[in-house]
Amino acid sequence: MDNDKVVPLTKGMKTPQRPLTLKDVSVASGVSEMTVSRVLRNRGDVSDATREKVLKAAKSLGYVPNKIAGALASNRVNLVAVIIPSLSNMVFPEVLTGLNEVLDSSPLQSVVGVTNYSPEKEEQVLFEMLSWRPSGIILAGLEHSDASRAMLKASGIPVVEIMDTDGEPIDAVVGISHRRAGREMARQITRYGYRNIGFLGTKMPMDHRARKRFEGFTEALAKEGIEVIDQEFYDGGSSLLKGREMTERILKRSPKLDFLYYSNDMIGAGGLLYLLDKGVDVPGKIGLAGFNGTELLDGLSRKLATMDAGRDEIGRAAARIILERIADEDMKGGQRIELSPRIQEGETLKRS
Amino acid sequence: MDNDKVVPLTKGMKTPQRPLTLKDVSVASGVSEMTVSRVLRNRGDVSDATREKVLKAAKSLGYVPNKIAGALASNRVNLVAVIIPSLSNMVFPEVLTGLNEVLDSSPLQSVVGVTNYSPEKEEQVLFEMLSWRPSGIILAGLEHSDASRAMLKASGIPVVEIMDTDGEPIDAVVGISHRRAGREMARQITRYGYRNIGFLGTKMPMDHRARKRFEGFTEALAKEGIEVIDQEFYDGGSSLLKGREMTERILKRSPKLDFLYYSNDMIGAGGLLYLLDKGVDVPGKIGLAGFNGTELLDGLSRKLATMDAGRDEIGRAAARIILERIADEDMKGGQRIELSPRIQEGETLKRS
DNA sequence: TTGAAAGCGCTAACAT
DNA sequence: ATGTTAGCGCTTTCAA
Repeated sequence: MDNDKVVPLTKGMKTPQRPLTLKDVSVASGVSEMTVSRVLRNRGDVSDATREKVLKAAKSLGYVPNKIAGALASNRVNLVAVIIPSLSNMVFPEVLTGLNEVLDSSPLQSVVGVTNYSPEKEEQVLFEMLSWRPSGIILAGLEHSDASRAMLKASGIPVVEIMDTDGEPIDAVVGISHRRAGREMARQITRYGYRNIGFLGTKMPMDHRARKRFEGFTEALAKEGIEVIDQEFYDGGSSLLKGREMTERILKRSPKLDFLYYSNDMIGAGGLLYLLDKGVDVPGKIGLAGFNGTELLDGLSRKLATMDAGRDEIGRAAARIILERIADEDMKGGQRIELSPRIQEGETLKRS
Repeated sequence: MDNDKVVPLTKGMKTPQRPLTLKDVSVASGVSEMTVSRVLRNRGDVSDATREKVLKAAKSLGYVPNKIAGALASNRVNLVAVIIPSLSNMVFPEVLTGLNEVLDSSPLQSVVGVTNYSPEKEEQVLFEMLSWRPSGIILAGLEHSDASRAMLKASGIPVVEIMDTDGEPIDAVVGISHRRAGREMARQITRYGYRNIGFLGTKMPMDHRARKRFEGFTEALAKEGIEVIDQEFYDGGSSLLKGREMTERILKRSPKLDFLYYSNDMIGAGGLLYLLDKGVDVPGKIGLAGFNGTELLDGLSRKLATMDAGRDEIGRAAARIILERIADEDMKGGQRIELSPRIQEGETLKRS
């Protein structure tokens, strides 16, 4: 028996250490590299016979194209960079879901970077992402470091700032006015006769949107001659438990409060649960409102008043802008989509 | 006045349409491209004088390196592909957060793809991601199409399957045994004397982990001679509201149920809120348990029994495996980390 | 410590 | 319908 003709089993299952190239497919199919490339990209005219030969060879070899080389040669990168502050706040995954929904029916693919609300981190992440030469960039907020703004302007690609419209966008912008959201909630609250109003929000100075809501809120109250009489802040991520604890503290300190405005639904829901557990009459004794329009609220015993921030629509609209701009090379930029924050009154606002 | 010497303001602020290259920096600094490259990557010996000249030029031009070209030339890509079924289920953002936490102190950057629980979509996303030649890949679950498994094996990069350990991993695996999680919960439930047990879960046939928990659960019950007497299923994402509605339906149908096992905390919490609103004695009249160990539960009036799935630790461990494998080129693969699901009894399990 | 040359794997542009 | 050539912007390798 001819032992040296026996192929060892381990080699039979060989994992190619060098990834396959177009050339491998070219050799296997007996067709030029260029034609293989055409078949694999569905470009140009290729005869059916050739196409099938190539596809068969590519499939049987398990060829996976190298997009790095392709992108370098064609100067086209089907990536959209998305920069968000956090994944823990469900708002951002929801935006991403809307965004992916639209991109899914396009050749584009999103790549996500997270900043943890740090402008320095944002700058790093942005630099890193731009170095992959994406076709567009979507980022949360209008506040960026000077260096970040410079990079964005110099990038020459569509830039869409999302979530917030209060400020000067670099290029396109999709979001709501958080100042207006705060103002409208304040007006509704005063309209219902509340006068002793408390605010509960994050300590985070870099959460500009929460800050703007608060500013709009106090500004509108001031017009009615009303001041926020107490405030309570929390660190880190929001949770029902923090909402409970903050609510307990602020009410212990300022028992005469008749309304609590929370900077998001999660802590608002915590406060609501706390008050219901205590047997407090909501909204008879004290009214409540949150922010975001989270689905979570639909399942509570009493529906918390809130304001819809239109998260998934923001994601979808941003994606659409990028797609349009890429489709029409010389379309002008600067699109502006301001969604209207809508109050969802729920059952914690209107006293019957 | 010499009008044709006036530089239009709009041109003064010119946005370079051709992105800058190493050569631009080389010309601006009077140093060879090669040396510029060395400075920007901190490789090799460069005199301080040269270094400063280069950095100054790069900064003032606003040069952003082209990683596509760099990756092609060096055959190194600092990307880790991560493939998850969904962003709507907070479990996955939590895993990503743990993962990014570890990758943050490394040169690696995660890139996320979402499959919507579809094996075909997973295959597409995987192909797309592999074509960027990432340094490693992390994906949820052990169930993949044959083509996906073939691509993963042929990729020659570290592959870490996460969340689940019940099955044959392709390479490394980090997760919990969902069968065991189901079994342990079943044992605890029977230990506390419950006998008329209902199950509430997703319709989704592709949620293998929920399926395995249910299998482990019924298997352990069977050993005690107990059968699940009723089941209720939901479509789409989980929510408190769906939990409420399902709970109402199953109890209307099977009033003698004395325990409800939910396939996740969100619907479990909905059920709990429903029962508390109805004034039902929990767990005196009926016991409840969910799954995941979500932080959400800490803020409910009564803490729901659950089981910790160790989401962020799974993300961190997966990232560490990738980092080790990349650091030590010829380290063997096949790492296996099975975390222990731990019951959190809460206040809806043990009858006092 | 610096530079010059070659080439990574693919595609644009131009033949044929 | 198919092939040939050049080159994308960088890094590797080798030379000075």
